[in-house]
Amino acid sequence: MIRVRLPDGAVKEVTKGTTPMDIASSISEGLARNVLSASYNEQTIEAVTPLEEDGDLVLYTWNDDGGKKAFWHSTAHVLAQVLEEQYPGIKLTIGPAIGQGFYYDIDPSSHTVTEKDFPVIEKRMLEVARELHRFEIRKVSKKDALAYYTQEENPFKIELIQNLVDGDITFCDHADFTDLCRGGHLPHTGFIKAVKLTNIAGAYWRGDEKNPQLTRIYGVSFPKQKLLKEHLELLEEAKKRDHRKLGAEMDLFTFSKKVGQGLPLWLPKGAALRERLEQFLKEAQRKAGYEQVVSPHIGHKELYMTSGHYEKYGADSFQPIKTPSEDEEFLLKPMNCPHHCEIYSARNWSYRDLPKRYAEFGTVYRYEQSGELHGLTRVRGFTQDDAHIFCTPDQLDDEFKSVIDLVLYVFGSLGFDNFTAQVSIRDPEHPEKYIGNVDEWEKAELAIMNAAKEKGLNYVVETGEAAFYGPKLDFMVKDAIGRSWQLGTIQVDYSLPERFELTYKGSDNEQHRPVMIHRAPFGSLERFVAILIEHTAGNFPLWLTPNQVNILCVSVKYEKYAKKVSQLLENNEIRSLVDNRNETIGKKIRESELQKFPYMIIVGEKEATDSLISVREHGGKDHGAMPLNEFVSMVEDTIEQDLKEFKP
RNA sequence: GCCGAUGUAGCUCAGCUGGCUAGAGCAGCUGAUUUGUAAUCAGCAGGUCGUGGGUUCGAGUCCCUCCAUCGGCUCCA
Repeated sequence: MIRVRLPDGAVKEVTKGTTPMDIASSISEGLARNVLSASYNEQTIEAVTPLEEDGDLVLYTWNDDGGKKAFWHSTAHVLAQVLEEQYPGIKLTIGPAIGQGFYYDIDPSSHTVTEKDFPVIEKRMLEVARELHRFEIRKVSKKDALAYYTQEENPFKIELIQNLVDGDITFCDHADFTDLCRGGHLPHTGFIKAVKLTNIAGAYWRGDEKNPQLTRIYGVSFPKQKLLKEHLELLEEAKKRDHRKLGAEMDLFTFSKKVGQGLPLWLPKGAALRERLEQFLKEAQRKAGYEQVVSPHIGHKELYMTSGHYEKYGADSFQPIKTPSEDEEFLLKPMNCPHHCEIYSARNWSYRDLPKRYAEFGTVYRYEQSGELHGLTRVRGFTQDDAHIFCTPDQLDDEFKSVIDLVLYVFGSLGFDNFTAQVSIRDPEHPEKYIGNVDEWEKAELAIMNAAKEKGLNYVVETGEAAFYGPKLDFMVKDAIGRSWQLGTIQVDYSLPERFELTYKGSDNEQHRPVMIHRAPFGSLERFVAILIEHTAGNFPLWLTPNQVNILCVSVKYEKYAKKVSQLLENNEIRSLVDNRNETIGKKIRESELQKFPYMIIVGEKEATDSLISVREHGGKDHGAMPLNEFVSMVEDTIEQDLKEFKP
C-alpha cells in the first residue's frame, strides 16, 4: 500500500500501481471523465501512470494550467504525426505547450509549409483525434534512443538525447507515431475536439541565430468547439484594441516611409497627450526631489567609448556622423546616461550634496533590426522619461525604494494593475556579456531583490536579462493579445561611475565613488502610450484624454451658445470642441462615440433658453439637462478620483 | 537580419483562370436640408494598382529585385 495525499489534505491509502485516473474515479465519475493529466511529487505525469510510492497528487482538468498544458502538448504530438504523414522527409525537433496553445518546430527539408495548407492539416488532425489513440510512455535506453534517431537521420533529436541522462529517457507513442518526450499527455487523442493552426514562422534551432532556421507551426486546441469559437472572438476583440489601428483612427500618431521606418510622427492630439503625460510625471518628480536637465541629441564618439556602449553596440548602431573638416565623429545618442554622467562631473560634490537626481525626457535613437519594429512599442527613435540618481552606497536602498514608489504611483494613476515585476540578473555562464566586477554585480542584485521584497512586490527572477552594465527591476505589462512588454525599469549601476571617474568627497575627507541608478517609470513615452491605448481601448482617463468634451449643436443656430459653453468650460480647465457642422445630431453623436469623447454636450433650443446643457457620456449614458457648474464638478470629481497627488 | 504572408483612392474592401476607359461604401468638396441622443439627400472630385525590371499582342492579375507592413524567430543599452 502507498499513501497518496491530495491538494485538500485528504490522504488515500491505495495499492501500489494505482493510477491517478483510478483515484479520480474513486472521487467521482465526473472528475474521472475530466482528468487530463496529473502531477506527482511536483513531477508531471500521465493520468494513467501507475503510482509506485507515497506522494502528493494533483489531478489536472481543463480548468488547470497543467491540464491545458497536457492538452496542448498532446495536440502538438498529433500535429507532428500529421506533418510527417503529409510532408515525408521532414525532421521533427520539439513541440511544447505554450501560454496559449502549442507549437511544433520542424526542419521542413525540401517542403514549404504555408498557411494555405492549414485547413488540410487541421482536418487530418481531427480525424486522428477521433480515432481515440492512447498516448503510451515507455522508457528507452540512451543507446536505443540514439539508434532510433540515427536510423531516422534526425540530428536534432540526437543532439537532444546526447544531453539527457541514460535512464531518464522516454518515448511517447500514439497510433503509429513515436516521439522523444518527457511526458504529460492526455489519456487519448479523443479529447481534442477543436484545432486551429494560428500561424507559421521561422525559428532558430535552440533559439540561436547561428543555428539552422526551422519552421515553427503554432496552433491552439480545445475540448469543445464552442471554446475555440470564443477564443477566436476574443482575439477579434483584442485586434480592435491594437494601438496601431486606434492610433490612426484617433489621429494620435502616424508613420511615413519617407521619414523612415520606426520613426513615429506625433499628430497634434497625440502630442497633446504626450505633453500631458510629461507634465504629470514632471510634477511627481519635482515633489520627489528630481532636477530637470537638458542634453543634446548627439555626443562625441569618445563619450561612448568611455561608457562602453561603443564597444558593445557600435557596430550594430546608427553609424557615426562625421564633421566636414576635422576628423571628428559623433553618434546619435542611444541613451542619456553618459551625458548625465558628464553633467554630474561638471563640478565637485560633497556627500552632503547627494543624492543628485537628474531627469530628462531624452529622445534617443537606436538601430533596431528591421524585422523587430512594431508600431509604437519598438521604434528607432523614442523618448525616455529618463533620470539618473547619483548617490552614496548608503543611500542606495532608500533611493531604490523611492523609485519603486514613484513607478507604482505612475502605474496606479493610469490603471495598470496587471503588471509583473521582473528582477533581471546576469547570466553567470556568459560573463563576457557584462562589464564591471562580480562583487558589485552581486551587491547590486541583492540590493534590488531586497528593495522589491520590502516593497511587497511579487517578482520573478530572469537570468541573463540584465543590462550589460547592471541588473534591473523591470515592470512588464501585456498588450491586447497578451505579448509582454517592458515599461518601467530601475537599474543599479556601479560601472559607469567608475568609467567616468565620478567622485564625491566623503565625511572622511576622502574621494569616493557614487552609485548610479538609471530609472524610467514609463520606459519610453512611445511604448507607454501604445500599451495605454491597448489597455483602455482608447478610452483614456479623463485627465489625460486629448479632448474631454464634444459640444454638439442641434443646428447651426445654436453655435453661439455652444461657443459660450466651450469658453466657460475652458475657464474651468476642461478641454472641449464645438461641432457646428451642418449635420444631423444623430451623426454628430455617432462620430463623437467613434472618436471616444468621454462626454458629449448637446445644445439646442431648450438648453439655450434655460441656460442648461444636456450631457451624454461615452457609451450612451444620458445624464439629462443640468446647469454647467454641475457638469464642471462632475468632471472635477472624476479627475480627482483617477489622479491622486504623489506623496513621496 | 532570418522565415512566412500581405501591399488596389485618405480609410475599409471588390476586381473570376491575363483581355473594353480599374469599381463600391465611408471620409473630402459643392448644393439642398436646419435637424433632439450612433449614419439626411443629391451631385462632383479622388487611383502611375507599393517600387523598378521582365514574360506577353496585351499585366492590377504571371516571374524577379527592392521598399513597406503583418505574424513569429533572433535582438532589445
